[in-house]
Amino acid sequence: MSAKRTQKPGTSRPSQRSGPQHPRAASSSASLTDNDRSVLSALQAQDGQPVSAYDLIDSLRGGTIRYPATVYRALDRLIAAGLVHRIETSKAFVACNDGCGASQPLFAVCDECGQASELKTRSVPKLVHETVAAEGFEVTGMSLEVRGLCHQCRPAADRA
Amino acid sequence: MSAKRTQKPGTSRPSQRSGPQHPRAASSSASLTDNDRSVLSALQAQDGQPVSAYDLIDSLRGGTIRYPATVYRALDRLIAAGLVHRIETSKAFVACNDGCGASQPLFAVCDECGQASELKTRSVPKLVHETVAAEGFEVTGMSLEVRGLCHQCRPAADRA
DNA sequence: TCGGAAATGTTATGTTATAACAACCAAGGC
DNA sequence: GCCTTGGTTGTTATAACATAACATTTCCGA
Repeated sequence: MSAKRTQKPGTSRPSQRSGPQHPRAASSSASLTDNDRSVLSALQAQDGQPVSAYDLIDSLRGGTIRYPATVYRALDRLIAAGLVHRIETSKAFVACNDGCGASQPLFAVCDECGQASELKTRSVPKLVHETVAAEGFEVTGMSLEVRGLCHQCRPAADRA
Repeated sequence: MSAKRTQKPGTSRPSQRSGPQHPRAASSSASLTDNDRSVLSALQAQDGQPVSAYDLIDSLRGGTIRYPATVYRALDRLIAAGLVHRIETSKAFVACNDGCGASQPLFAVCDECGQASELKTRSVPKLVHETVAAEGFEVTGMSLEVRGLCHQCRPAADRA
């Protein structure tokens, strides 16, 4: 396997700092690596359908990503940059689909089609924040996910 | 390893069958099995500290639970009955601490001590429900989790 | 030019969860 | 009584998800 070494890791350079494109995410998104961009592209192509880390590896074979660690490292950075979210209840990942100005997303995940819709709401995270703050809890992050049937799948399910 | 088969599952009996257990009563806790009760007790003893399925197995060895499938089956029923919740962001389980007939729980999980506090709020799940309903989404369940520092751990973290 | 921080390649392993199937056991109908 | 039926369990095996560890490479600043 190490024969492939000729491919030279340096190909994936720490970025061509292309300027800030993500107001809310402190720093970071300027410094994406090639691997990061590969993973992000693959996720964006899925358009709201969460993809597992191992499916990402499969779909990126032939590129520079061949190991779990590689894709997980990229995902870690993308998540830190606010460009990707992890859907906990699906154990999978989606690209952020709004500018993610609402830094705490609320996802509606369809049990039928798997689609994860990122809802634009400021009031939900705000209320959550207030609720836990009242208990003396200091927030560093949230995972807000709803499972159910999306408006596409609901009619089909109702007929059944 | 099918030689072990001669040992017949019955030898390690469903435990000292503690009496007749209705197959399934209308609601929750009437239809718990011995395994369910073992798991529930172990979780309750942790008092808000989430426990992984495998830690449960470890702590219940010597009892009737020796395999992943056994504990996961018990957890499935307990969760369905609303007696246990899974903390997605911790990949672990806690006993419900609020009677929980009521609503969808909101958990505040401390990054420092791991404690998962189930907050009593009706307004948060209500707002979440309204928000997704406005998109035509039909809710079957929610996972609402906040990560951060609890009021116990916050002072310590501030000093550091 | 040196040295350190960061990204990667790679192997190995750890952790979480489920599939599959045989055996068991209560309950109900005959 | 004797089946059938359905749910629980025991048990093995494996799938799916995630990270540890370490050597190597690259970039960049002192």
